Parts: sequence; structure tokens; C-alpha cells
Amino acid sequence: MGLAKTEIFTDSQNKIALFAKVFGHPARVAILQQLFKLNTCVCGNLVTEIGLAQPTISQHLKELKSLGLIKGNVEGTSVCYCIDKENWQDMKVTMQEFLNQDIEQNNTCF
Amino acid sequence: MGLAKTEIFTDSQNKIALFAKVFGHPARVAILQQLFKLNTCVCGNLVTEIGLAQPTISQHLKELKSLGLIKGNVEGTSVCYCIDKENWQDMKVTMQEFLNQDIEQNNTCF
DNA sequence: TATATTAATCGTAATATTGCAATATACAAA
DNA sequence: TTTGTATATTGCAATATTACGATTAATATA
Repeated sequence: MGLAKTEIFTDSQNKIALFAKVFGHPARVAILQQLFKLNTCVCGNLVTEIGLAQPTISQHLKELKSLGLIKGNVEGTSVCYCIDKENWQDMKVTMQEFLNQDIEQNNTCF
Repeated sequence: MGLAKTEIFTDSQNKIALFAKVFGHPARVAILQQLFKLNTCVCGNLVTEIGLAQPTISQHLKELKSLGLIKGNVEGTSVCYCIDKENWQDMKVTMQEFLNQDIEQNNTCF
């Protein structure tokens, strides 16, 4: 298929998977790290910083944007992207709850 | 291509992406949640709990296992899986460092 | 030994992802 | 208005992922 059966899972499970999926490519990890590191917004510098073609970066940016993790605003001919802090925070709560499951439980297993 | 250019990214970036990728499917999220919840190890119960065919669950389990997040041991005809606590903890450190980037920085951007 | 039970593997169809060349779009400057 | 610069979009080839039926392998039980 290649198509996940999302309808049989909870909204929460699908949400976690969606966020995780967008982090599931090193280029998007790198883009996010750059955006955090450079403090001020960057744009096409990402293309030179990361070694991928411009259309490829543009596509990855689009995915990050569609999940709301980054936002971009046009500044002349270039577009400046930056982290959407509020949405990042929301995502973090979701993901950390998932990662910290082990704290709530105390299963012992061989 | 369909093939990520991992060689142009750091080990850390690839590692984050690999972990995230395995969480990028709701079935694997559900499996992990079940394993945490049931405390004691489960096996084919996952097939009935989650509504996917046995070979599909088996395949997802394999991926989780290959990353070291779960381990399974044979018990008669059935196989019991459980979280590998130590590796889960290691993964958590990696992922949380990534998620908490915002704390280290204080960028302000429109 | 024959039969059931459980889980892994194989093979395959349907779909998704990645990456890029080519092109389009939008705007600035000459 | 033309030219250049920066980014988005389109189209496509190569590969990956998801899901499952059919089969295999391994073990338990009658």
C-alpha cells in the first residue's frame, strides 16, 4: 500500500506520528537546527549550508511549514524563515509526553 | 530518488532522523504505548489490539527491534516483546536534546 | 507422528518520499 | 521595460514504505 491506516488509530497517535515523520529526515533536522542557531531568520542560505538543491530545500521547508513548525515572510526577493515558537512548544508537549511514558510506568521485563 | 542523502549530514542529525522515522507511523506509536501500558510483555495480542494483519505488525515490530527500542523473547509458540529500557533512555536523551533546542536559544523573530 | 498455534518471512501491489532539472513567479534594480 | 536574483512549482525517475495473502518455521499438544 504505502498508505498508513490512520483511521484505526487515535488522534493522539496520529499526531505523534505526524510530528515524528517530519523529523524523520536529516535535512529537516538540519534546517530546524540552523533556524534555531542563527537566531535571526534565514532564507536561501539553507541551500548553501545544507548541500541539497534549491527545489529540494524548498520542498522540505514546505513540509515544516505545513505542520506549523516554521513560518516564512517575504522580504524583497528572498523569504525569511524562522521557528514558530508557540507551535514548537505545543509539539514539544505532545512529543515529550510520548517519550516520558517510561516515567509513568514501572514495568520490569526480563 | 526516494533515498535520503545521509552522507551530507552529521551522525547526530542522522540519528535523530532515524529515531523520529520509526515513530513516524501510528502503528509503531500504538505498539510502544501498549508495551508500556501492559507492563508485562505482550506478543500477538498486539495484532488483535491494533487492527492490522499479523505480518504487518510483525514487520513493525522488526523495525522497532532493529533500532533496539524493544526486545522479544520466545516463550513456547509465542514471542513476548517489551521495551528495552536502557536503549529507550538513550533515545530519549537524543530526542529531548533536539526538542529542547529552543531553551538554549532566545531568538526573536517577527 | 499428526495437528494445531504462533510468529516470521516472502512476494507483491499500491502509494509515498526524495531529489533534481526545468520552469514559473515575484520582485528589485538598472 | 529589461535584466537579474531568489524562491516556488511542476514533472519525473529512483527508491522506500505500508499492508497483506500465502507460506514457512518452530514449538506445543493430542
